[in-house]
Amino acid sequence: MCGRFTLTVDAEQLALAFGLVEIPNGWQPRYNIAPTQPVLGVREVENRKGEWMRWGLIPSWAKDSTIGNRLINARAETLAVRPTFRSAFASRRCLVLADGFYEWQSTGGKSPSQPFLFRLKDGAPFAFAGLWDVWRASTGETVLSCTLITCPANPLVGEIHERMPVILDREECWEWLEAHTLSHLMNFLRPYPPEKMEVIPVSRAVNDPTLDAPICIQPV
DNA sequence: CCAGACGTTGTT
DNA sequence: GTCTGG
DNA sequence: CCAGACGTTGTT
DNA sequence: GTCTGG
Repeated sequence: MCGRFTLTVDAEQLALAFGLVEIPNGWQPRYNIAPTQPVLGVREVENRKGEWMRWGLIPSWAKDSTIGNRLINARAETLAVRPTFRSAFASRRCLVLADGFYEWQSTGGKSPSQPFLFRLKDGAPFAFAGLWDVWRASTGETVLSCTLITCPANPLVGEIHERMPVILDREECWEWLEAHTLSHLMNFLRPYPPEKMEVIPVSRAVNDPTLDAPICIQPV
């Protein structure tokens, strides 16, 4: 799955890499992005505008927002049939920008889990395939939120964990937003080529979801 | 029909 | 053990 | 994902 | 909103 990730590049690099015309206010490099926090998403090919989204999908029908704390991932295999994701898959897809993600290797329950950082070998930023929705609170406040799609792990990630997030590289990511047929969309939902990725065991500092600092990506 | 759920992960 | 919050 | 909380009452 | 279970 994917329960933590990074976006460490600076705003100019990011805008250049994806051809973004706008990066929202408050952007800063992130070393430990955790569920419920704001992530940088893009919803439309036409304007290529980065937007803040809360990580953890809150469907429009939700009575309260706490369901979003659990819907941080959506399984690629069942997206098209689950009532919670079906309409978002058809019409509310997004990119979530990143340049790395963490997976934990279970240590059998005793000591804290060992985290591993996965990145592209060239260090380039990439996009996760995501879904978004807008939820309206009884107060009238609206929340734009998103979830990350997961698929079976490739052999590299599989050493650590059974599943991984769907990664779209910069060349293909816009097609994810534009595609219309189900079969075309499903083509994107496969494990990323392991030969383009690297894995680095990192400090357990990243285990603390409130710690967001370069030590999180420090090799050990 | 209405009422109630709607999700993933890991672990056992 | 299980749920919530980040 | 991991870390940390997990409860009620009355009183200030 | 949409699906499932009774």
